[in-house]
Amino acid sequence: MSDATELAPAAASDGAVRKPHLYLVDGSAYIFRAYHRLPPLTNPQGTPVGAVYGYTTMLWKLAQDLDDADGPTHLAVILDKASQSFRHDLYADYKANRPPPPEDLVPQFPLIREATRAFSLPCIEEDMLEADDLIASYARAATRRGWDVTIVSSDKDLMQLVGRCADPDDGVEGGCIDMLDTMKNARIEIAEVVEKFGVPPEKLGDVLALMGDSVDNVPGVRGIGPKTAEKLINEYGDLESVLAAAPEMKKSKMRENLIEHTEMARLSRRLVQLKEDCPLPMPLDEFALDGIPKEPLANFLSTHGFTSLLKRLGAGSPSRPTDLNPAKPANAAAEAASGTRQPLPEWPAVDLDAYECVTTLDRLDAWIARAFAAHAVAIDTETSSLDSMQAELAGISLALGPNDACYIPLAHGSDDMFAEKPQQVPKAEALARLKPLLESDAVLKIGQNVKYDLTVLQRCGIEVAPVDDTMILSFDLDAGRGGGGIGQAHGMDSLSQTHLGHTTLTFKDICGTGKKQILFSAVPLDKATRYAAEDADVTWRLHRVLRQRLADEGVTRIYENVDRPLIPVIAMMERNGIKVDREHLARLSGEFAEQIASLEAEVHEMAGESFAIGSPKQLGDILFDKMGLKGGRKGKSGQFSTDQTVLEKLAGEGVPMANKVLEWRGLSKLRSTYTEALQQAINPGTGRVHTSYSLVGAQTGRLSSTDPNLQNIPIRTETGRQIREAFVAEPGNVLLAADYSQIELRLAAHMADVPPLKEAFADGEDIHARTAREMYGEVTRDTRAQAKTINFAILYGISRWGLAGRLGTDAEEAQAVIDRYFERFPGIQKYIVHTLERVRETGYSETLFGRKTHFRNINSKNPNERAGAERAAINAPIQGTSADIIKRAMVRMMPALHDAGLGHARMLLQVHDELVFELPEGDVAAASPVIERVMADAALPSVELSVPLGIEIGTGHSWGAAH
DNA sequence: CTGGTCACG
DNA sequence: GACGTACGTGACCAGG
Repeated sequence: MSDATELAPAAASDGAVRKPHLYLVDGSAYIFRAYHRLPPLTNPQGTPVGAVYGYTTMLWKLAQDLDDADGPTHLAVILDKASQSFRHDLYADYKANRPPPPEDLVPQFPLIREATRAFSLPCIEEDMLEADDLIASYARAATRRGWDVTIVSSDKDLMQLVGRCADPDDGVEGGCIDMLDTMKNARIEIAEVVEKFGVPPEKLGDVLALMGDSVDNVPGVRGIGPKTAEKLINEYGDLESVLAAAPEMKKSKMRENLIEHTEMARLSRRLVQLKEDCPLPMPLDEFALDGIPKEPLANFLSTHGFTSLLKRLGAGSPSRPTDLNPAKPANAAAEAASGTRQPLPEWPAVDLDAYECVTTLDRLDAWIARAFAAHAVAIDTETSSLDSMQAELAGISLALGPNDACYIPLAHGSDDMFAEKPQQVPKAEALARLKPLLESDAVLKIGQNVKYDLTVLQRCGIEVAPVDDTMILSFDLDAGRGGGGIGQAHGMDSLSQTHLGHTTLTFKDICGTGKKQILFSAVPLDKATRYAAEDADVTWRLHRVLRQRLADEGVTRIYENVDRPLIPVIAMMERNGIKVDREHLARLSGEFAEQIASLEAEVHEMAGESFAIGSPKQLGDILFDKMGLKGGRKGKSGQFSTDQTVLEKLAGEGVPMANKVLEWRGLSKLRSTYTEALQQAINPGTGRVHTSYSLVGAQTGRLSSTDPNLQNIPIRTETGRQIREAFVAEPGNVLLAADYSQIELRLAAHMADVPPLKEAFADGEDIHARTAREMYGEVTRDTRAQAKTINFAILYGISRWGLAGRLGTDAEEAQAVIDRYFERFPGIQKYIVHTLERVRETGYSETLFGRKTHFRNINSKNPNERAGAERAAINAPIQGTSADIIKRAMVRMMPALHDAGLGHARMLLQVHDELVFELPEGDVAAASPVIERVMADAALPSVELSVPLGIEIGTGHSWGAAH
């Protein structure tokens, strides 16, 4: 058994022999369901494997249950083999109107057997017998022996068997039969059958005979459906009694039908009767489970590109959850599609005339039906604003393939009451029809920055899921590689250019810019269609290109486990927003304005003239030319620098004006950026401030926040802190702020393996004091401050000049400090050297969770560029790992709070190492430990850190008070 | 549209 | 040997 996993044999861990429990898997029925519920996937050879993937994860799940008390001791898969069975002899039209299986399902049938063999499980199929009959016969045989049986299926015919025990005549205590629906993870027992059909399992056959079954073409009695059948059987006892009583019933259509179709009912009864005495092709005992050998399974998983299952297999027992989101159907797309290595198909060039403008409900329905069939659709919403919390929907575009795209205008022409409104599908009706598509688990929705569309559509009552995002795919693959490295690197226009060689229409081309800019809803439909449908088309193509690279480049882990599940979480936080006290801000603004005015007057008087203090140019001229002060430094623009350090130096030399200017600057900054701008940012609809987070804003994987930026609200000075008081909770609620304490230093201690630092964190010591003790032998105010500076210097990629500047010494002395640090903590130096080697070699750095950041200048000939890239490369794994950890915490947070019965808590903000919540005052005590646990354990189970993650929690009516 | 400055982690 | 004198962001203002 050296080759086998520890999957349990038929003995419980305490050594007692368990009562045998046979699982019979209805394989054929399963793949049909899997096919319709999962997105279309292909393996590396280009064979469709979506249903096979679903089937494989189902077997995997069953294997995980081996140790459970009611898990399998014996297991077999039963398949339909023959197209003919004895039922066709009874009724020639049996299953006659069943359509042929979909084209891309056919090649998957043989793979089901392959998958079953890969798990080393027996697979049973017989000519002239349907899977149902084999299952019934095996179930019967097993219960006779006193075994319990679970039928893995949700087929209603099989529900006739539920609960049935062996004949007491056999002299054995019979076993029981239940069913398991693995997709819904639901057990079906007698109560569930009664709930569904209104009769116990032994009468189900009679009900099924009356109602018939359109799928199998069992005729039943015309006009009788499940409800009538249930009523009749419950009233008369069984089918024959119903038929016998028919002539006595009061005159009705039903009575006539019963009389006319009596024979059809009897025939149907025989068709739905399960054959329980089939010869058993393989004896029951051979179904015994004896561990699942790894090797054939691994071969199978790798052949078909099921990489995450493969990894879990490699990690040991498949019965242990290894990470977030284990095997969700939505992630199957990632799984198999990413394993695809086939060359991209030759696509036709983008053809703007190929797109359809959808203006009728019939055409809309046709597109929706095709999207369901395709299991994946690129979507794009057109609106009136970049602010997704205020945007009004103008239309939606869909794409199903290259040049196979449409635009559905919904509100064009509505802004101009004099213009003639073009014909459009009524908005409410169109949204009602799109809703099932956009919310269907079985259809992947692809977007470029799909978080935006999520919010716009959520405000229309549609919860879009599951989603994939080409912008985030691009970021996870190529962070740091992008052209100029500016924000647009992962924008659609540049992605289209790089990956498709296609120049897209820009929004400016369509709507103009500046004062002449018009709303998208004012654009004529033909023009709007070309632009909007092109976006969806390009998004669809980009998805193909980027998805394909994911597994090859080892980026699946960070995308699937961290960034992708974060999309709906961030969308929710943005929608939540945070309440801001406008009066508080207005009052501060007024106070600041007065002080600014008086400072301005003083400065002008000192200068002897009136000038713009906010102009560095004018200020520089006044200070250094007119007043002739020394210490002026000129930058490359030839201008005097007037930044804080310069002014502080002047102030120290006794220039009173410098202090006044500094004060003026501080207050102006606070007033313009915060007290004034924040009032403007309050959403009139919600009365709250809704920032917008970018998941691709920072090369390291951090989030960034804009419109407004809520990640740089003042806290360091007392005046600034007053602004935080304006962020408040609703009445009866409080804000709760939870911070990771020193997370980057902790990560550095772990990643560079520095025992004394790890020890200090484990013991809850003051980390800077410990550093001082290690370096200087004693802890004084001075040495601690120096240690703190150098600790941060390490995180930022150290240079002797930089450190010298901070310590106020020269470079030589700074170098000595660095040397001392490396001597005491050799792990740090090794980490830096090793990290740089790797980055020079590969071009990118990696976080503990596999996030890559590329450094184009790491081998640059320009020493400044190179040194800059090196510092960034040392910092990125640490800053990035910290970002990964808090993102993982965010993904898990709401489910954890919900499970703890804290559904009223809302997550509002993220500030890199801090999460801000709003919750009822009474929930604080219960929520705090949940939040702390989720944050502290966020690295697990992917990464086991050798330092604890410390969390600090504060609460208060305002954000300021919560710190 | 760019550079300088300064708010945050 | 000297340097743009630390990493990552975003907003505002002045000036061209």
